Amino acid sequence: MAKQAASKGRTVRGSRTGRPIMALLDLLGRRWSLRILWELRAKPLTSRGLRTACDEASPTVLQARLTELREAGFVELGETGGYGLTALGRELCETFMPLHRFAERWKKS
Amino acid sequence: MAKQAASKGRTVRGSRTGRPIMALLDLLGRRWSLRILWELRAKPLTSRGLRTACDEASPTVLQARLTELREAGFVELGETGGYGLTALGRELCETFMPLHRFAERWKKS
DNA sequence: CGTGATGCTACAAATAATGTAGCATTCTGC
DNA sequence: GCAGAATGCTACATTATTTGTAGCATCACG
Repeated sequence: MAKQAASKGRTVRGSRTGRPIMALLDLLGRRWSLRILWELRAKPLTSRGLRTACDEASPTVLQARLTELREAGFVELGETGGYGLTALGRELCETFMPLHRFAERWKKS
Repeated sequence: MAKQAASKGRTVRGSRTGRPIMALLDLLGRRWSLRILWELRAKPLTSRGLRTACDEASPTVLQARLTELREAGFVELGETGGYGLTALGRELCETFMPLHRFAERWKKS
């Protein structure tokens, strides 16, 4: 695809439009992205803990997503071991926290 | 993968946990799902209009996502032609509408 | 009828994800 | 210090998903 992000990783689809919402939607629309943020919402998790929380998703994707999310500034690898949300990440997480309530209502149909 | 949804399409990863939020996160975490909902937020679009709006995404995925989103009850194909959000879909869309504002803040970093 | 738009499908090629195994590097407790 | 366990992370073959392009059948309009 030969696309390079401004910094380094791979580009986020839609980012070329210059509309940040597109970049964000694409980043979050990748497999496990939302799930990872969700699982980290309460407390940091080690890479292995996260893997367990994510239904044993393969470490390959998890690592890839983690890298992307770190580059985006939503996740960080703390000194004390384990991945955690940054302030920005926590903000993002709260943004779609209402999804939980929605999901509950949704299943009843 | 040999997974079948209760009704027909393919299962949503995480749905086996019985936690609806997982099913929702997986569904929305598929490529173009979030984008489709986003593009339909204002008004219904024809399949081709949607394709244009989605940066010429391939009709194959678009069609697949559209089917999934329809089965989930978020999107419907109106009589008058064109795909639109259902009441539920509109609700969902508003749920992550704050993402827009967040994205704007996000890019400034 | 012809033109154009619609929803949708086929299918090969390209990409991404899965599942296992395993590496190098810290942390432990002894 | 050092065996043992846990950490972050990578390799790689298999499988699944996405892309890109072409094209079908149907319907509305003129």
